[in-house]
Amino acid sequence: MEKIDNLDRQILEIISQNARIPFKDVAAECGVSRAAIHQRVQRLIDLGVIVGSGYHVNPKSLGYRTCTYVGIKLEKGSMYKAVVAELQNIPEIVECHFTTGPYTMLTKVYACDNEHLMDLLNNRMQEIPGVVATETLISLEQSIKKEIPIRADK
Amino acid sequence: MEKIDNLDRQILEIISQNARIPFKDVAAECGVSRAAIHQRVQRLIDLGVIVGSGYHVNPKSLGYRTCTYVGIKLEKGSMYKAVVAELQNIPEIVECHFTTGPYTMLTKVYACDNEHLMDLLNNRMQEIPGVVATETLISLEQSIKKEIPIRADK
DNA sequence: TTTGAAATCAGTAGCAT
DNA sequence: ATGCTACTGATTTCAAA
Repeated sequence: MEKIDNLDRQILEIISQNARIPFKDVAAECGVSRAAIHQRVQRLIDLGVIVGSGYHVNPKSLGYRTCTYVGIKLEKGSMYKAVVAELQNIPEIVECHFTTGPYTMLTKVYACDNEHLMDLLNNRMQEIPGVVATETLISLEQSIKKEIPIRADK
Repeated sequence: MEKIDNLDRQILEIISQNARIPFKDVAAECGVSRAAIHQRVQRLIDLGVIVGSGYHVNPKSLGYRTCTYVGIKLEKGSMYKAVVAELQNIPEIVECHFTTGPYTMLTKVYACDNEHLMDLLNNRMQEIPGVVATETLISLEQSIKKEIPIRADK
């Protein structure tokens, strides 16, 4: 997109895996000065390539023992925006996509247990006007969880 | 799980959204000293509540214009581990879950364009022994992308 | 893009609650 | 057991080249 070179990619590769690494270490690994890293990172933020940072929290530690994907079918696709507005109010929904395929939309939902999940499905999601059906895909085991790959060439 | 109190939650709430915020600011917001934050964060790391950190990169900036979920049906559920091992080698696959519902497993895949996606599906994923069918749910728009909610009580 | 100085911040230890 | 103060060294920021 906007002239991202190999140094940028190398920096992204490192800091996307560890947000707290001192920039001088990044600099050493990349073979440039510390200031170069600062300037590049700032530029990547300004360009919108970097959209934030955060510590990763283990869901189980917070009592979220159930991770599920919920496919939602809508009466009409055009109701999508209104439904999303409602879904925004449910904190347990961490992702929502408008999708091709068997569902109108696909959401990712964390719940504490089956009872909590049941409550979210029956009393929250299925109550939203326009939602005609939901299908629940419970994740019994998450086997892969990576960051997006930083491509070597562009 | 292991005695996470409200101060812990307040800290997690802040640093899960911003890994680079100075701990002195976290301390100010929580109304405790910096050292307390250090101790708490270190403890949360030791307990496995915090599992890492990272900068968030905008997929589009790296040329990934297509985000998809791919449901995979296996000949036998018991082949799951072997299939996961193969999927590990495909960098574009960033998530993989063993699921209840219509598929044996659900994966999240980033691709540059439809041609790239086609290649991943036909030449990589469907070639894996045990995979009998795939169904592709292309995300036309991602409307919600949050961190996991930090529960107020627990 | 680099360097170096000034300002800010992190991490530690010992004390107090 | 947890938080606080104070200290030391590391890191970030910002100048000029």
